[in-house]
Amino acid sequence: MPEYVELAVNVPKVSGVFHYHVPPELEHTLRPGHLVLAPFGAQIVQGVVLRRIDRPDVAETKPIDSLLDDAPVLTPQQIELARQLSHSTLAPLAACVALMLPPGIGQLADVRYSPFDTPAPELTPAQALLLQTLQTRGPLRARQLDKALPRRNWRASIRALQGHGLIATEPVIPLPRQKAKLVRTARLLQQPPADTQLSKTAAIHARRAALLDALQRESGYMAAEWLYAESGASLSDLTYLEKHGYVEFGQAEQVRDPLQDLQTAMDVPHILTPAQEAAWQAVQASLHAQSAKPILLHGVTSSGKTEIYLRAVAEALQAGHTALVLVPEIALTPQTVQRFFARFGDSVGLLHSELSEGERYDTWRRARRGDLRVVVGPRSALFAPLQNIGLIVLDEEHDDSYYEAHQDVHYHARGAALQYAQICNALVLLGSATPDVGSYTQARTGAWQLLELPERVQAHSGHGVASGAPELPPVEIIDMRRELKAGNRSIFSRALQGELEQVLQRGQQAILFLNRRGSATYVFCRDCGYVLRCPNCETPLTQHARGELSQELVCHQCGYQRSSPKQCPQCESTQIRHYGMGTESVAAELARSLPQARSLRWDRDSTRSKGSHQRILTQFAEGRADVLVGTQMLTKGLDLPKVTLVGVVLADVGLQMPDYRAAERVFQLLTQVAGRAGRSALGGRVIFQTFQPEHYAIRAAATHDYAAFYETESTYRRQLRYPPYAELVRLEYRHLDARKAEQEASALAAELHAQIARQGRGATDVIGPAPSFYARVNKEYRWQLMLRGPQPAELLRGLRLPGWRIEVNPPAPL
DNA sequence: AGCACGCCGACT
DNA sequence: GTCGGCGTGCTC
Repeated sequence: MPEYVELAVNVPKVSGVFHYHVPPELEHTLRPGHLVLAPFGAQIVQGVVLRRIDRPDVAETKPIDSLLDDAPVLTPQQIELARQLSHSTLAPLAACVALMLPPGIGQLADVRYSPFDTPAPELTPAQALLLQTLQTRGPLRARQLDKALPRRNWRASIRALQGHGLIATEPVIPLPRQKAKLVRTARLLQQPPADTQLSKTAAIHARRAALLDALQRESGYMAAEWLYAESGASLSDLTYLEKHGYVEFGQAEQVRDPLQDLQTAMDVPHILTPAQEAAWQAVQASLHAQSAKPILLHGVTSSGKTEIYLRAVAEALQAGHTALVLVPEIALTPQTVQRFFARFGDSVGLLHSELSEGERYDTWRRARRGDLRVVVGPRSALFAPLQNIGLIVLDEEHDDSYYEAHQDVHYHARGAALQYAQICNALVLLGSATPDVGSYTQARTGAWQLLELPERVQAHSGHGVASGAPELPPVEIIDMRRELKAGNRSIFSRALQGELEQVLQRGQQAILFLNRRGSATYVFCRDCGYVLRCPNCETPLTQHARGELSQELVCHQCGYQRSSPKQCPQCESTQIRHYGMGTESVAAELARSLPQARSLRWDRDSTRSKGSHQRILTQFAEGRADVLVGTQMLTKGLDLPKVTLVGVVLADVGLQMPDYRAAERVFQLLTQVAGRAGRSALGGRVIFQTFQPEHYAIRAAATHDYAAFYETESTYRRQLRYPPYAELVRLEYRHLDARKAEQEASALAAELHAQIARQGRGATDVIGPAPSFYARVNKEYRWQLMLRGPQPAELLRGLRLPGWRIEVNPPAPL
């Protein structure tokens, strides 16, 4: 009775799972998670064993060819996560499995065949040729045999030779390609007798004595680099001490670490404020509980959330677990990452976008071997092969970069982390100053545990003027309609201009923030702030270039289109126009109105090259510029003590986005960017310039009042049946032919309407079809549909929709 | 991804 | 009349 397994083949476009039988030689070895080679059509491909099955779906099965690595590439928990992700995102299981494989494994894993030195019995010509090839050239890998014996079915011959016991088979996964770098170390053997002169020169004697002091403080081998830094000595001093028998040299493997360039001060546990202490107690209790609800740590900017994460990780490690720490984007949060590295040193693995494939693979291997106990990284770090995970931290849990929408699996790392934690029986710790409305609702209803840190901690006593916790900075809202009426046509209000001047006078620093998301499509009246909306669904209309669609203004929810009005429907002003501005124009305007200010731009354009984030930040932190002009990136966890002014050039940009989370996103952005001001005892203030000073998102951000925002927002959401009070599925079709795309969308809409009627899902509605927000990209026209209701994804389960991209609960349904 | 099968244009 | 275009579909 043969055994069978279910296999996910590792070929990007193949999304199904396939059944194979297990050859006798692998019967006792093959386990779920194993990486294997298997015949697939005319080729041999890689696959991952998902599980054993009793009966295959098909009458004829092929055998698994060979094992590629003795150690499984996926843990059982990862396989289960892949299953759940596949279910919740409607993505193919094989695509979810592929997410968890290290990049490049397809190029790396192979099998090596070695000939035995035994006399061969009668062989077919093909078998003889193969054996001879191996005997003359020595052991060869499958990839080498493919080259040596092209267009020959040598694999069949291998099987026969194996049967005769003429060759040995062994899986090879090459070791990390770059060799580990060895560094010099030294340890103290014995202190020289008191009063020993270590040199005739006093200065040199002092250096050598300092070296011995440093060695005395640390037992065991210390990196020479560290000793030099500590004592001011050099290799010649160390060599002198070694010659005299006081120290002994050693070598240690230096792990290539992307963080090694960052300066790291050893991070010691801080003293907690009472609020932090209370939160920490609760986290600690949950960590030790049999099973615990996810925790939402809602703490204002600079309230010391990272310290709670650090302690939680330390506690998890102490209990023998490992921990995953997810952060939005490493390049933008170097300070947070640095603290993890400082606290946990070598047991931290870091994943980020600037790593090469080899470095990524190294980290993956180290995690799998158990050498890493903490992995820090962006959303994909969730798939690092850690064993025995006890804690998953999501910093800035509201951040949209946790959503992956580009490849074939559209997943949200928050949702995936919650699923994974359940599988691993781990605790999830989500933190934010501006929690996602859905997350906060979970916490409010008691499904999650809510912990609050309502006050800032003193983070910069070193710069201190006075002590005491800094307050959240006061925010002034400037009505730009009035500026215009008063004859000020500059993009800077008089108030902002005045504050900038004062900051310069005091030798402090300012940040100017410009929201770019949707700014080009923002159509509004400069006199009264009126925004054009769709008559059917209240969604703000979006401006498109002439000729792209039949009319200029489009509703991206329902497809309504109209031309651009000449006059404002509200006040009849002719000052109705769209808004578009980049950081260059802000910097230019700044140069004109404040020529003495040295400004630095921080946006996608100025950060193209590797390491440029760090470079710009360092320049600014060192005070080589007075004003940092930038976009979204400024809202991340930056901690710049000398910044005492934050100016938001136009706070209402983004509110008009045709997306139910527009207000939430603007509130988050404004709150976060305001939080960059006044982080030291120098204090600080914030200015929001806006044409909509009465908007609840802007008002709530100006008063740092999350609760007020949440109340208003959740009421709207409930009324309009948007998440978290319903779920959404977005479906998009792309085609070079505009008519084809629209027709396809209409056809599916009709079919879904019919399906809803048939299944009696009255609570589910179909919104659209409408052109996608990005109506034409790469010459392709995009049309979309939205399903809204309780579990609308169930309507699509099992449906084959070739050519459609499907997103379940996308955070930005554009 | 490969590789088959499959139905419409210019050639030995 | 065939050779071949790459559109659609399948690989356990």
